Amino acid sequence: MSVKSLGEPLGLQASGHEQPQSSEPSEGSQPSTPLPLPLSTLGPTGLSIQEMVAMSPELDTYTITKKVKEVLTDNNLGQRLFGETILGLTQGSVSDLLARPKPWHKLSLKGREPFVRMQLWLSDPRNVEKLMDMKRMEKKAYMKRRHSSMSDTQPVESGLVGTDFGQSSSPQHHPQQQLKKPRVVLAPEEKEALKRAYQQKPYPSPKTIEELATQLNLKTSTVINWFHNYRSRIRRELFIEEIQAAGAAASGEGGSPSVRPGKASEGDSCDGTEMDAVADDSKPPGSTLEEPSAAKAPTPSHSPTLRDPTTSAAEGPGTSGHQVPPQGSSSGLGLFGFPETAPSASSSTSRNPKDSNLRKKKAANLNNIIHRLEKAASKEDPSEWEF
DNA sequence: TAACAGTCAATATT
DNA sequence: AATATTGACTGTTA
Repeated sequence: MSVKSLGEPLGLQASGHEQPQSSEPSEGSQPSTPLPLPLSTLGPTGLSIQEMVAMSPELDTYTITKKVKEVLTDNNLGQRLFGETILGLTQGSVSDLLARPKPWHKLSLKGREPFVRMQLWLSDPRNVEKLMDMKRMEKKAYMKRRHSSMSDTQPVESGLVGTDFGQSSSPQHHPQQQLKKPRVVLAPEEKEALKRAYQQKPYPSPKTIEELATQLNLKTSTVINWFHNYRSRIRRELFIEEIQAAGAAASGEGGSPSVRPGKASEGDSCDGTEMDAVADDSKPPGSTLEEPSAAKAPTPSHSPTLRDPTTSAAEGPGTSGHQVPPQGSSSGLGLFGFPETAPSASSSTSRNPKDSNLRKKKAANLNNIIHRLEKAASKEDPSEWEF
């Protein structure tokens, strides 16, 4: 009952915004590559991607990314090329997307776009060929450039070469103002401190933020950003855990261990992992939570019977519940007919089942949940309680 | 207005 | 070289 069947008139906005992002700084390279393009891909049905996204049935983002990774490695295609060419995203973004895709129902329309593109790409094996061709062409162009600039003119900048020792990381002190942002890098201890603060209060008040910034000697905005990013990334970790759990549960234990999504947690992926303290019963000398002043922070004493929100609806992705192609209009390719393949146990080195830190993350998130509950509590309509 | 969702892009790792 | 991580930025959303 969630999705309305398609066939609707779709009120589309013919906004041709593509690339709202970066205000195109200074481009200038690649004379022969009209790449930035997201266009070109008008589905077989002649629909724009946005339209397709709008009518797309639920897709299994986990399965799609898994398949994409498989295809890429099998054909020696890098994610950079794939991302830039097929998805119109940068390498880092693609890496992130492939490693920890959010479940379909948690994605916004915009967020679903890359997945629809992936699905589309996978739907036609010829696409792989095309990408391989591109790879070759790129290499060729690269070689060519090297040659011409090596034996011939040596135009490009490089005032000081050879004379430099080591590597000349030529930051250049050009006349231009140093608008080069230094790129803040938080020290491990700073991260620790922030994580600790997060555990106390996932949503620090401006005042608290101010304090933290001062104490750590960071810009206020850095602290704010850190919290936003941390919350958001932790949330994502939880999503993938849900997926994994669902998959594991669905596949039952007897059969195939199969899916072992990459290496889930381990040391720590993005965050929630530093807080080790777990465990073993022996209580460590210090307290588990060491926090100077627990003074204020009345702490939301009232914590209604919290339940693990992990019990989310959604269906089991694992169990074959695939969506069916919406319309029979099979013009061209089976649009959304899943190319899904059997759980071919691809390599995947099933790492040790060290998911103990799953607990930790969840625990770390309790505060977050409490916060949301409190927020929800102020709402009359329970149906608004979204998690 | 704060929080979020998506990304970018500079660094870090592998 | 290819990938992974992550602070910051832009556009939405409630």
